Amino acid sequence: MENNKNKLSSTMEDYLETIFFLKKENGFARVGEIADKLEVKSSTVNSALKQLAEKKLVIHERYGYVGLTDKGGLIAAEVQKKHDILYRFLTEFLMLNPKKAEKEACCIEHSISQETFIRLTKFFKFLEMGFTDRKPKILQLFEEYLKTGKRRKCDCEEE
Amino acid sequence: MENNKNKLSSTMEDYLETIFFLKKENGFARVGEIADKLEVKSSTVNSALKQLAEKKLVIHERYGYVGLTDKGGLIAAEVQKKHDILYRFLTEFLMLNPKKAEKEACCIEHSISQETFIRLTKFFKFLEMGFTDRKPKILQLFEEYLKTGKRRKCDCEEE
DNA sequence: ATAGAATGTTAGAATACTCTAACAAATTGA
DNA sequence: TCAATTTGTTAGAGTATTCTAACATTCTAT
Repeated sequence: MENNKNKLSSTMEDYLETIFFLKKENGFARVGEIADKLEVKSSTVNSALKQLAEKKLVIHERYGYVGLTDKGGLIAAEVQKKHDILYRFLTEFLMLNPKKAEKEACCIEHSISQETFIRLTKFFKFLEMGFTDRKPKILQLFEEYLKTGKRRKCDCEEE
Repeated sequence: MENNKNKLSSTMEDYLETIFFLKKENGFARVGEIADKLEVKSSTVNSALKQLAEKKLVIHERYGYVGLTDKGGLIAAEVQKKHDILYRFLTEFLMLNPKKAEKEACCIEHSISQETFIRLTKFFKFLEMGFTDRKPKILQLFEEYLKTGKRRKCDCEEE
C-alpha cells in the first residue's frame, strides 16, 4: 500500500486552484502571476511548485510556464467546484455580499467533504426543480425576513 | 495601536474550544485530557498553553488545572456556537450522518465569518417560525427528493 | 510514609510554509 | 545586439505546530 495520508494541505490546494484558474483565464500560468494571486513571494511559489511536481501534480520547467498534470487538474477542478457551490450558497442562500462571499468560499472550500459538496449541489438542484423563472419561494421569504424581521408564510405552510 | 493581526490560528481556537468543552463536561480541564481530545501529545498541549497564557487567554499553573480567562472564554464560546450551527446545518439541512457532520463542523468552524454565522442562525430561526411541531415543509420535501430523486411541490410552489 | 503509577514539563528535533537577499535567465527596446 | 528591465531561482533563516525522550511532580494504595 502507498501512503494513505495523501490529502493535500489547503495551501497546496490553493496553488493547484490558482494554476487552474490562470490557465483558464489567460491560457497559461507563470510563477509571478501565481504569486500575485495568492499574495506570496515568487520564491514561495517556487518551493510549492517543487513539492507539487514531486507529487506529479504540476509540470514546471525552469523559467517556463506552469501546468497541471491530469491528476493535478482533477484535484484543482474539484476544489473549484466546491468553491463555486459555496459561493452560490453564501450569496444566493445566505445573501451575503459577493465580495465577502468570494473570500469566505476560498477559505471554506478546503474544509468541506465530498459528501457535503454533493448534498449542497443536490439542494440547489432541488430548489430549482419546478421553478422556471423566479427565485424559489423559500428564498423570497427568507430575504423578506432578513429585511423586515417578519416571517410571511406561504400557503402550504399555514397551520 | 496594538497588533491588528490578532486573529487566532485554528489550532489555537481548537485548544480554547476543547478547554471550554472539558470544563463544561467535567468541571475542569487538564493537560492530558486536552491532549486526548485533540489527539496530540501532552507536550504539544503544553507549548500551546504557554502561548495562550502569554496572550492572556488561558490560565495554567504548573501541574495544575487549565482554565480560560474571560477573553479566552468568549472566543471559545464563539467557536462553539459556530460549531453548533454548522452541525445543525449539516445534519438537519443537508441530512449528513451525525458522526461525519460532527467532524466536519470541527473543521469548518474556523473558516466561517461572524456574518455567515449570524445568517445561518437567522435562517434556522426563519425556518422554525410558524412551525410548532413538524419539520419545515421545505426540508420534508428535500428529504424526499434525496430518497426518491423525485421533487414533489408544495401548494404555493405550483406554477 | 513512601514506592510505583500516573500525569505534567522541558529540551531539542522535524515538517510545513513563509520570507529576504543574492543571483540567473529571459525579454525588450533603442 | 546588448544593456536595462523583468521575471524566475536558490540559499538560508524565521515562525508555527508537532513529535520523542528524558525528567519532574503529584497521586494512590498499601
